[in-house]
Formats: sequence, C-alpha cells, structure tokens
Amino acid sequence: MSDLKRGLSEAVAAAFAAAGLPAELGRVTPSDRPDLADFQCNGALAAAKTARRDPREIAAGVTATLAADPRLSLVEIAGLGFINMRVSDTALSERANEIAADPRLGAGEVETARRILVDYAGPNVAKPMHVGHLRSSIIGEAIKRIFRFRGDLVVGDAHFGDWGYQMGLLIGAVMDEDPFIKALMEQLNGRGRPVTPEEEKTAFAALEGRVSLEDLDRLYPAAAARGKEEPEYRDRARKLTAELQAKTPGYHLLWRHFARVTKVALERDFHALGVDFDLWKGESDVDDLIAPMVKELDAKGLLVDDQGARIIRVARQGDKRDLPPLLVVSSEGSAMYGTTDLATVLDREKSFDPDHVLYVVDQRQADHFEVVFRAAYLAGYAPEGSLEHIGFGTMNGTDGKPFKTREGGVLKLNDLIEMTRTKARERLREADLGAELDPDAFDDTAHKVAVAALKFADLQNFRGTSYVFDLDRFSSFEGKTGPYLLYQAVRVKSLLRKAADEGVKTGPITVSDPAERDLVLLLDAFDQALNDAYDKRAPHFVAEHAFKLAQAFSRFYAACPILSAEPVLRSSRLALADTTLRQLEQALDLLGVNAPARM
RNA sequence: GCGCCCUUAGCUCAACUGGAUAGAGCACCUGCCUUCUAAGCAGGCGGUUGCAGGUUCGAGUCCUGCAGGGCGCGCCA
Repeated sequence: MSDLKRGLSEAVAAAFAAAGLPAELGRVTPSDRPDLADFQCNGALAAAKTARRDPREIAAGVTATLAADPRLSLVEIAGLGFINMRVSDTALSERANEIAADPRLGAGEVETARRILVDYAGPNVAKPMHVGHLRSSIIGEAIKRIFRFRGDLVVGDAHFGDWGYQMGLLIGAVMDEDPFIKALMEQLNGRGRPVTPEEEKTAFAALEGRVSLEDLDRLYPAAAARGKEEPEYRDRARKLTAELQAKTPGYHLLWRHFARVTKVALERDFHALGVDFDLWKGESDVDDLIAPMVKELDAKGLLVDDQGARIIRVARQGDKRDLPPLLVVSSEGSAMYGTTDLATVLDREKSFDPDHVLYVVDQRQADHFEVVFRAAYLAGYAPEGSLEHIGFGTMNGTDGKPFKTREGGVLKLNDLIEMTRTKARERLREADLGAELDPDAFDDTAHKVAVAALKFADLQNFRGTSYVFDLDRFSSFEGKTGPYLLYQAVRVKSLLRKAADEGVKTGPITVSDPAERDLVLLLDAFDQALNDAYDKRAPHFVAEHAFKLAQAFSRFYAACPILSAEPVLRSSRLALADTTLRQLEQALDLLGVNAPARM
C-alpha cells in the first residue's frame, strides 16, 4: 500500500522514462496551489536545464502519457512547465477506504528494521527535573515513538546521572546533617565486610524516612556551593567519592538509597508527562568497564600522554577547526565525562548491540559528542556513523538568558505542570467544558490538556530552534495548540458516541464535498509527514501534520452535516470522521500526547 | 582568536531534492451558536525573508562578504 503521492510519482516517473528522461524527475509533491491542483511535478523544469529543451514541451510529452491514468481527473501544464494533477473523487474515495481499513492509518514502515537506542532526558540523582529537562524528555520520547512506529526495534535509555563527585558531596552533606546516618555509616564501614541482606534491609528501612528527594534537592546545591569555596570540604567530598567508587559498604548502600528515591520520584514525574523509559542505565553501570577500557585503549596505541593527562587525539584531515582531544584520564588519575560516555558506547555495544544510537542532548554539546564519537570509532566500539547527536536549541527567558523564576531560581518541571494544570481547570470551567465529569475525571482531563499544551508548544517547533520560554504561550489553549488538537479529537469522540446511541454505523467512504477532499488529502499525507520526521529526526513534522489534520477536520465538521445527512452519506462521513480520529490519535501518540474521552 | 548555529508579518514559528501568489497561530477588525462540543468556523489586515554582491530561466533555500544575536573551544558534568 502506498500513498497517492508515491503512487503518482511512480506513474510520472514512468512517463519521464518513456520520454527518455531520468525517472527521478517524476517526483510528485503536494501542490503549492491547491486552487489549481492536488499534486504537482516540477520535473520538466529540472529536465529542461540539462536537456536544453523547452520545459513546456517536455511537460507536454509527460502529460500525454498521464492523461490515461484513471486516478487523475485532470492533468495539465501550468506556468513555466509545472505538471498539475487533480485526483478523481473515485481515486480519493478508494484511498480513504484503504486508510480506514489500515491498522497503521496509511503510514508505511521501514524496509529493514534496525536496532536503535535513544539516549534522552539524562536526569540526575538528587535533582528534581526543571524546565531544562523538558526538551530532551519530550523530543526524545517523540523520536523514540516515531522510530518504533516506523518499525525499528527501539529502546529508550534515561542515561541516569548517578555517579561522580556530586555523590561524594551528597554523602558528606547527609552525614553532616543527620548524626544517625553518620553513625550508621561508621558502623557499616567499620566492620571490614560487606553488609548482609538482612542488614541491608534494616538499613534501607531506616533511611526510608530520613532521606527524601526533597532533602537531597535541598542539600545538594548548598554542598556544591560549599565545595567550590572550601578546599577542605571539596577534598573530603572527593575522598568520599573515591570510597563510594571503591564500594565502601555503608557509602555504597547510602548511594543506592539516593538513586532509588530519586528514580522512584522521577519515574512518577516522567510518567505523568507521558515519558517512559525502557532502560535506566546509570553512569555507575559502566564504572567497572572503565579500568579495562583504558588498558585496552592503551594497548591499541590510542592513548597519548599530554600535560600529565591521558588523551585520545581525534583530529582528522580536513577539519576546519581544532577539535579538542578526548580526555580519558585526568592528571589526577580520574575518569572524566567523556570517559564515561565512551564506556557507555562500549557497554551498549555489548548489551544491546545497536545499529544506531541517537543522543537527544542540547545542541551546545555538539563538539563534545563529536569527540566522543570519533574516539569510539577509532577504538572500534561502534561502526563509523552509527552514533548521532540529535541537538536541540536552548530554552531561555524573555531576557534571552537561561530561564529563571521571578525569585531567580530554576523552575521545577512539576511546578510548571501544576501551573498549567491550574490554568487548564480554569479554562475548562470558563468554557463550560467537562461540567458533567466527576471530579477525578475532570482532573484527569485537565492534566491531559496541560500536558498536551506543554508538549505541543515545544514540539511544533523544529528541535534545533532555540526558543524563549514563555509561560503564557506554553499554557495557551487557542489556535495552534495542544488543546486545540484534543478538542477536535474529543468532538469526534462525542460524535461517535452519539452515532452509536442512534444506531448509526460507518460505511464506505465516498468523497465529493471540497472539505471532504481536503480531509482525505491530509489523511493521505500522514506517511510523508512521518517519513520527514523519521529522516530528519524532527517530530515537528508529525506535530504539523496533526494540526493540519485537526484543522481540516474542523472545516469538514463545520461544512458537512454528518448525523443529519441522508443514510449513505451519513455512513460515509461518519467513517471519515472515525478514520480522522484514529489517525489524529496515532499522531498525538507519537508526540506522547493523549486525548481524553470528553472535555 | 578559531569554529558552529541563528536573523522570515507587530509577536511566536513553518516552508519537502532551488520552482507558481513565502504559509500558520497569536494580536487587531468583520461576520457565524433554535442543527453533530464556538478551546470552533468563514473572511479581512499584516512581508524588500538582516544588509550587499554572486551562481541560475528561477534563490528564504546554494556561494562570498558584512552587520547583529546565541553557543562551544581537555583536567565540571
């Protein structure tokens, strides 16, 4: 099954080939001039250049061949040599029925599935998510879903930041604050043997009520600041970090508690946002790989001593700039950020063996990843070109600087969601929507509206665009917004319920009205939108499609009575509405958005 | 200093291998709820695509230069 664009492209390509011209010139695109045509082909213009012939003359040869195509009600040459095509109502109806019967709603699949790993969000221990995590989380989630829907085998990895100096800082800060924990650590560390499962259980139970994510969130910034100011404090934290990495029993147990309370809270928050991971691999998981990796890199002759550190040079012939080397071992002998990333590549190669890895991380890290990737290729840890950084733009406040709350702090993601949810409740009441819902369902609807508003505000922009974080815009409910999309979906659901009540069934789709034609043309364009999103790793193509589809439906809904139409037309239009809903919900799902049943 | 990215309507953003009249939403103006949800629909207003050259039958898109903005450039992650 293929969409109209592809089907027509084949026909036009054949026509070009018949005229002795390259078949690839026959590429068909949606028309720029919907008033003149449904589809167009610009190949004659391109051919004219190389063949040194009049484009209209070339087009004439092609259109003569196409005239017999039963799918087309009109083929004509326009302007300088554009080939304009209008699809017949019959062909359009046929395509609509095809999409209606297709579980994939007209979307194609990749020819050969690849194993894809998507690395996104990157939450850290002891840090609740703030607005800065929004982009990676929702763009990464959308990319994961888009790739999966296209047929690849995809896993999403949160890439948990659970290791390093920050952990030493936290261990110290927690012990300073709570004498009980300090005593517990001394007790567990002092016995020179691992903790038994029984002791572990008791210790975890004791820690449960004493150290929460809120405590960690409060202690960490203070400890980090103090570490910067006081060398002794910093040294102690480093020592604690080293002891943790040496798996000193008490510290290791305490650290596992940190990681667990953080993960539990984060998973809940992510889930509320419609973001769910298959893997929560942490930096700690690759710690054991680092020492042997360094040895191996050395054996391969890749490590170079430089200013007391050990580095891998990754510069290549033809580089326009001096790319820094990968710093593998610092002059103090410790592993660095890039070392962990390299070990992660190695770990993934061993555990999942991906064909391709997508790193959904801020654009500013582009150079860092380029360095890591090159080192990984040199080391043979991943095939050349299989690691890809999917950068996204930064999020700033209205002053162009990193976003801050009025108090000057970072805005927590939960607070943002709650603010938007509150606004959603107000707006639902104002518009007298959801009045018949019970309180729980009402809250659920408000939550879905809020999440849709937040996600769509971000995902409608190309990921590379840096943008200004504007709360009003993020919680706007009119026009090109998430709630608009939900609203259209809910209107169809309401319509379908009413139809079911009246015993009206869907039937074969027959298009005739212009609004019906436009709607079917959009349903047909789903595959192309998905393709673009997949190829460019850019969810906004799906967002754009969803919006256009919702818009086309709304026009259709306004122009074409459904339930009051005569029976055959009524069944056709109901089927069209039903198909639109299913495709819209599929597109929304790819964006990580759910439509409520009512609103 | 070197390098990367950006500059499109008053604002926020789109624009498929270079193609016809550069599109949406917001804001503003005019209509439309006794018929399926008006968070909607129909229509209007709004552009020298930062500036200057170049390539091309044709440039928002490619090339060069300039201006303005953002970001990155081994011992933080």
